[in-house]
Amino acid sequence: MKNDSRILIVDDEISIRNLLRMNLLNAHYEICEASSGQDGLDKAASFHPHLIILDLGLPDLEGFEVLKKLRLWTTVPVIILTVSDDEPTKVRLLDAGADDYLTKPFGPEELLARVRVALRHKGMVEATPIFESGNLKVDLNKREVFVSETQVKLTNTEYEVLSRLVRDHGKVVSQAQLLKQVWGAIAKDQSHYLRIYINQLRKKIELNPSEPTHIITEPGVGYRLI
Amino acid sequence: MKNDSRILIVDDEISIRNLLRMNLLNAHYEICEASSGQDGLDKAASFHPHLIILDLGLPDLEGFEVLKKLRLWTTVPVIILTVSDDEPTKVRLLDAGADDYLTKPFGPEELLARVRVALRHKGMVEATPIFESGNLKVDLNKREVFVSETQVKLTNTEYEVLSRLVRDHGKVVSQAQLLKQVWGAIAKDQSHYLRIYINQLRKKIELNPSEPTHIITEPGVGYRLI
DNA sequence: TGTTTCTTTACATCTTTTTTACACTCTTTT
DNA sequence: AAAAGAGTGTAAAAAAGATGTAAAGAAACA
Repeated sequence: MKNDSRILIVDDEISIRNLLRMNLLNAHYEICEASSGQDGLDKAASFHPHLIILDLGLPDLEGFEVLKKLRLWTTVPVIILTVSDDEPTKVRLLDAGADDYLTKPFGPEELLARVRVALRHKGMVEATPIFESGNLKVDLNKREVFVSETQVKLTNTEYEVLSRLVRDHGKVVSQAQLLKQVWGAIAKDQSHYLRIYINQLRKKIELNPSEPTHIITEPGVGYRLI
Repeated sequence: MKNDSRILIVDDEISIRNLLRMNLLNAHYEICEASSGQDGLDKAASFHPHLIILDLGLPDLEGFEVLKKLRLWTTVPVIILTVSDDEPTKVRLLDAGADDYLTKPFGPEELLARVRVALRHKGMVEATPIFESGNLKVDLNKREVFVSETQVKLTNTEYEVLSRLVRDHGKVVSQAQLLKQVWGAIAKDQSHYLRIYINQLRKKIELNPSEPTHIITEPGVGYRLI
């Protein structure tokens, strides 16, 4: 049995990380770990987790700040871990976009159950990991792209851009979102990267790159995959 | 302020129902109550709630059974209330489709926060903020505008103006408000911008731009979307 | 070393926004 | 009732800005 959900653990205490890792690996999740807030933010961008488990007691950034920064560009489910059972804190975090809140000590079975609930929610919006429209097919699991049954080879960056569009197909994805997700927080105002890669993608997946039917630009906003 | 989410409370204890009702009504939710499991199932079908708060200690049916029967036909979020903090029970219920689990006694603020989280999840899958009136349809999530089923392409500024009107549809939005929201605080007295963009919008979304039926001018005040 | 990919640079092209100009419709004033 | 003025509608230009494209240099990889 394989479970292809990726989970990011953000916690500075090694003992807790060990406990979480053991339980989650045992349940066949793919794990990535970060030991500080900044590290968590970076890994969230590079690892593309389906769920984040975030401990509040971090050394550099407040867990609350990490959550706020995450919510600027992603809606990935976040489960908060904490020792404090303080109600105002809970409310603040839940309203800031957290999906669940667990007070230590917690039973591992309950954690796993709440992980399943969070992933179930995500499943509702994500549905199928295969996107198909016209002659274009993108398999996010296998990392494969086809145009009219013929496989197309994409570079890493090209694929990152495309997969970001696929994940929100139909909707406009803003330039800021794309840049942040693919090149990281540094490249906020370097939209020319984007133009170049959108251009290369179009050359590879559009029948007529100058009259795109899949990757539509929304001037002043971003791009949209249809 | 109005909050149009409907919440069904299923609980046999009147005191708890009173407490929940008070807090939820105060937060402007629409409430429906059931005092037994069977009653709850019936009301869930007739009332079409956006969220169900289900107490486990029911006289006729086990709360667990109610949840299982609900899940046969609906995915409406369910928050479980209980006195028992028993982990296996939690896991069983969460895996049976419950979305959250609160142990009594709980703070009212936390309950409300978890209600908001559950409704937020629901918002992800459906209930997208779509404005529809006559032949005009505006999807604020996808940033799409349709006139008689045909998609209309709007520039960024045009869309900003329209979405501002949509958000307060029915009401008059003053020129000052529109200018401030779209062009920023600088452009307070440059109402000609507005006239030009209202004009362009009408050309795009009105059947007869000179006799607008959607974007109505309120002379001396501002504009109104109907 | 050769190949691939990523980044940088440069410029052409297109769209959108702003500016400018004028016509229209009311209401108020004479 | 005609004239004036304020607010509004419309059409076109000029200006600004965003996007598309090609190609060369730098970095990574084998």
